[in-house]
Amino acid sequence: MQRIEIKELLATANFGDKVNVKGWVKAFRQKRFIQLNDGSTINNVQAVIDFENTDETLLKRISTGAAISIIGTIEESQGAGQKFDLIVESIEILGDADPEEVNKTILAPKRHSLEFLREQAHLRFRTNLFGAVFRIRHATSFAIHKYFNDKGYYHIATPIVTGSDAEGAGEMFRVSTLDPQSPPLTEDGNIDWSQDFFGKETNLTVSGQLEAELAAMALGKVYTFGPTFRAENSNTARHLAEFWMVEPEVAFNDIVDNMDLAEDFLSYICKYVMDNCADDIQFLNDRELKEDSKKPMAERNPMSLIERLTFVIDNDFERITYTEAIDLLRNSKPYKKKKFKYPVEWGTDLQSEHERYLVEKHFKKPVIIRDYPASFKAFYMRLNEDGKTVGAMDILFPGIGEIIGGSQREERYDVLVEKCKAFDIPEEEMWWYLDTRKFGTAPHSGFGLGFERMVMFTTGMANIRDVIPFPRTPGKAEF
RNA sequence: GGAAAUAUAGCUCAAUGGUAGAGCGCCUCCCUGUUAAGGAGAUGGUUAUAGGUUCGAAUCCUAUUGUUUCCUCCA
Repeated sequence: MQRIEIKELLATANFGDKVNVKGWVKAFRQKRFIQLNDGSTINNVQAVIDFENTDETLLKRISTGAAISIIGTIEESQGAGQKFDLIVESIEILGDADPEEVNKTILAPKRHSLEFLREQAHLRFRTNLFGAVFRIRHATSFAIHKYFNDKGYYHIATPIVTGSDAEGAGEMFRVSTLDPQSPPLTEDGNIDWSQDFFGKETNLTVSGQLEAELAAMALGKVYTFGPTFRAENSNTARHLAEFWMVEPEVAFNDIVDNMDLAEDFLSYICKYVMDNCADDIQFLNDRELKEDSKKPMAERNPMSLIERLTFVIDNDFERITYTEAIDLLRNSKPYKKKKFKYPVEWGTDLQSEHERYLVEKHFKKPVIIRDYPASFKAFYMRLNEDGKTVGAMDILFPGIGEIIGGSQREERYDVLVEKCKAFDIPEEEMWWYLDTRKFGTAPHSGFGLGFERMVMFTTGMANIRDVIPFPRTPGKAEF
């Protein structure tokens, strides 16, 4: 008999249908009611078993966490929680779950802290919470591919092992097959990387941008969506050592086109998730409200998850320049009361306390800040006419901070060569990148979206370690 | 890399330097149209680890380890 998934069953079942359902036992009440879930939806199907005519040892094996297969008939439910029941005709235990053992895991039918769930990342998929999170993570990812595909972008695979260390986005993880105990040495006693697998020093990529630019200068509109790695020792709720990044790169786009694209893109993702994950979003929305009700007023979310997503769909982001941001901050209450720990001066980067003030206190909405001083931005960003700022833009979200960082790229060969010198980037290493500026160069722009930060927004989860199945952070690579 | 907090039963947490406790879960029994089911009972501890102070340490001190939060870095 063909198995039917619970999502389809709940949508299509008619009274009298005979079906086969397989899944994991969420709860077994009164020896009669089995709540069964198969991951296709957050919703369970309720199976009803005639316990008086069922073998006692079989009943014992229908325990929380067990995998079972049921053949039965759909009938109108006598209870209030569901429209129909699956009346069990036959039941097969596919995989037992010893209650004494289950009790030591997060499968135990009770509330668990996120920290405890994280310790059992291999099992947390089974919980309602993480089922919802990872279904939404999938939908978020799919929305990204769909958005770009529908608009004629090409997905480009950029290398994960990179031989260039000029990306400048952070500390890198070395990739090597040399014997760490006794690596080959050069005459002057340094490690001889020429004998390594690739014949040179290689690392895990921190960004696919430079390669994406090469593709954009021929295919026009491209995007990458791949893993990136940062060996930064940062222990925060919004950093991972291994994370996924989405990087569109578009020929002939200037910085304003770039901002328009980013805003339309983020709005589309939110709408897609709202339209396609209604049950999961509702569950996370209600869960957050419940959790918030235990917190003091000041720590609660000013808007619910659904309100936040709707807000991004319906409203434009605030757009200001770096210079305007500095003026705003210097006229702000916390600045005048000397509440900021870091100085606010034109020419220094904004600290998270400043960004939080602008996004969460002043504008109370997503903010795009553009035209940063060239001094603390990457070498490839296009120098503005003022000679002091570059065509960079960061998008800041409430509670998450920088979700997107992007720029118009420097397309002028001479200016870029000067920048390389100023940033101590050897030209001979960047010959392939500089070549695009020699042969038919053109204005172009792009940005990087931290995928997990986006999933934080679409799920409302507060810790980035809870939106990726197996988080990699300093000192942690379990599972 | 910096700072702080924290570590007690399977989980979440109490315990003012003086007998180690609750709720939930698991287990047993009762009930049987429940849906965070209900009722009764039972189980469960080298108080993270190693030292120290004290008549006496879960409690105070030191170190180590783990976890969390904030900062730095960014996405």
